[in-house]
Amino acid sequence: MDDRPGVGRPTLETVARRARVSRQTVSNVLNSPHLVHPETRSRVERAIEVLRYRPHQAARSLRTHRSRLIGVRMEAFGDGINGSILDRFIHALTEVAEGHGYRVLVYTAADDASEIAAYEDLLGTHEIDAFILTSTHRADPRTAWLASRNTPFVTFGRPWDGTEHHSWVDVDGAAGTREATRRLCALGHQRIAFLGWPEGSGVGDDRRAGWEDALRGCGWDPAALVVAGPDGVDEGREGAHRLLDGAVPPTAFVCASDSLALGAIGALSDLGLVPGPDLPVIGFDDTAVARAIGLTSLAQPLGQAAQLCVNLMAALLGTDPDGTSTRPAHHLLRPELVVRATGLGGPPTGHPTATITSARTPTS
Amino acid sequence: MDDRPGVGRPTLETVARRARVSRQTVSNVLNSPHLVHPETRSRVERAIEVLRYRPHQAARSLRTHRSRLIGVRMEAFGDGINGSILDRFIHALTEVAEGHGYRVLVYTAADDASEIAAYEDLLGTHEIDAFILTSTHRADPRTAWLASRNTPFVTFGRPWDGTEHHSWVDVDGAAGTREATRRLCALGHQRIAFLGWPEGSGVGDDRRAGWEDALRGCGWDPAALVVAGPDGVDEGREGAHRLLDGAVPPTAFVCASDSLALGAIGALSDLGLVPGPDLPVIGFDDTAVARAIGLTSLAQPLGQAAQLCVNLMAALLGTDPDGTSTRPAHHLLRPELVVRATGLGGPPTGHPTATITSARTPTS
DNA sequence: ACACAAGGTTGGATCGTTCCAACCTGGTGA
DNA sequence: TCACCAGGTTGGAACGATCCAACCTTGTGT
Repeated sequence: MDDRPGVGRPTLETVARRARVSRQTVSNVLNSPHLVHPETRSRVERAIEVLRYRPHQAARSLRTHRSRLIGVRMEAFGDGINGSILDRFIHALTEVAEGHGYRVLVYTAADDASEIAAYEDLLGTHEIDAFILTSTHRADPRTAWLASRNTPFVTFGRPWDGTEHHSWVDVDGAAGTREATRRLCALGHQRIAFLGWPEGSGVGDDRRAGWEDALRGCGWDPAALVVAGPDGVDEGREGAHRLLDGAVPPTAFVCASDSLALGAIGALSDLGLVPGPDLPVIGFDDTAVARAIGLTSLAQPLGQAAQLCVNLMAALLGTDPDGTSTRPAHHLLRPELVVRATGLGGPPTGHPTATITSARTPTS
Repeated sequence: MDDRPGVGRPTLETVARRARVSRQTVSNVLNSPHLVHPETRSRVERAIEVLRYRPHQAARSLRTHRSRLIGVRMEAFGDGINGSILDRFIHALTEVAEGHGYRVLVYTAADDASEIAAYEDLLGTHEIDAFILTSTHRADPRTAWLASRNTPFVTFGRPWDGTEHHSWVDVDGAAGTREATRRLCALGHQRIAFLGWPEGSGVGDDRRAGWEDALRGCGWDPAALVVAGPDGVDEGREGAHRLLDGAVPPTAFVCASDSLALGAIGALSDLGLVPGPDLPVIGFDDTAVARAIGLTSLAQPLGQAAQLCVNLMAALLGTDPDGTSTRPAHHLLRPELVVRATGLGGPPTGHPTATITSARTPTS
């Protein structure tokens, strides 16, 4: 007699009484609708509606060991320029995951070891269903750990060690720099430099490879046109200076990041030069900074990447009714070249932003 | 006989058997250690250690209706310049929350109504313990909804309607613009313009008020020195042009955002002018773009804000053992002025970044 | 007329924890 | 000697869902 509406939260039992069926039937309506007679089903559905019933996830988890939660690490942003793209990825991921009935739980970790400790904790206490890993790198211990525990996961970033075997989504950095470099070649550039990172980082090597490949393809020699250093504006500036002071000063710059590209622009400015169609500078990641200063850059399709990550994850979790292959799968996406004031001489951008163009037209 | 170590996950029962006590005693060790005899306690703790036991949160939630989860909305970033600061806030929040034993669950919502729908879902299914709200604004329906459900929450952003009564943390925008404006006055500037947003937005009005206040304090008339429009680089550029073309062209710009400031820099460039000690431009939020182009800006103390938000939340949830006041409390933090190339002529920044300085030294 | 199968539906047991009332054990005061 | 108390510990019940085996129909074939 105390199941008056509004008293306490509705449970399966409440709904069942109202629809004059048993608990289990209500549960079936939610989880295996095909088992329930259509007429019964609609009666139950109406009761659910009226009572604004929502299944209690904790009770579900307790029984099924599924939480409908996926874990993603929030990374510390270095200079704030490049870090932001992971935030954009997480945003997209959250949105896509919600469409699949999953919620995103974020956590922080200082390094791989503490990230693994976080896995252990999250799996133990919250029974996270799956993890989406970002920033994969060589000798990454995380994937092996997760695999050894049979925890489903998808990486945004390919496995750089080659031996691994799991689902992943990545952006084809080489394809991006290759396209940019080819287009520069087509415009007549020969001394196209590459500002990159020290050898050994998967992402950096990949982006450099595309440039080198294209350059050779055009018949030019990449030697003496590459400089490598840690990521950062100052590092980019310094690297660009080394190239510009060298024997074969470049006429174009392809960079592994927007930070480095920004540094290159600074170096050119130091020499009284301004990037543009005749002296292109191309960055990578299409960050807010690139948009702000009119830097041509290669944009990662983050929304699409998030979508695919969730799809692969759903496949691993067997959410998709038709038992689609549980075998690991992967996708390699092409970045998109966003042409702005600093290069590849597309049509005038209409709103050449701020400072870049300013130095060219000092008066009026 | 089937409690061999390593078989299945350890539960309270497993630990209890190993420590030769009852389930409940183990539970007490975890939740009310003072009830347990020290000797017993250490025996139990050792068993927990050895078995790597972790309490199962779903089972806990089921019984206690607490999830140790807090909800935060991930907002869509407009032009990617200003949006990123909320991501930084969420990052800090996640880190601080972890220190208090809470995890952060993120979600997306297109508007207030769908955010409220998200609350309803998250409370119903995951029993989120509390929400941290960002971007409070006038006539914000979210706080009333949460209050009516007795759901604990803290807002990052003060209640702009005055009538509300809850815990919040905010940054004193007026104090920031006031300080910047005063310093400009002290340097001899009289025509200090303000580039802001349309009246009615709490944050925008606040930031404008600080400028106006300081300007009057210095004996100058703010009339004809203010321009308002939507946020954005183009809008800032246009607004600055209107001011520069007017009867009293400003000699300094204080802006409500880095986007607007960037626009102002663009407008100056259009006229062959370059911001700097003699023609300062000051932004707000100290975004990555500001750092990248050397824009002086007012930085919000996001880490501190996150810390205080979590503290207030913990107080509401009664986590702190000493039952500190459950009454709503609030904190108003001062932003910090970060001086760079575009203004307030501090000592040379050492690394004047890229383009801004470039136009001043076209050769060598 | 009866065994049998398939579609729908049901109630009991269970997941791992905390709440609760009861229990045991010494020590204290009448 | 016994009632009483407080500190420490215990086992049963409950939280809200799903798993599982059994149940009741109804229709079909023999």
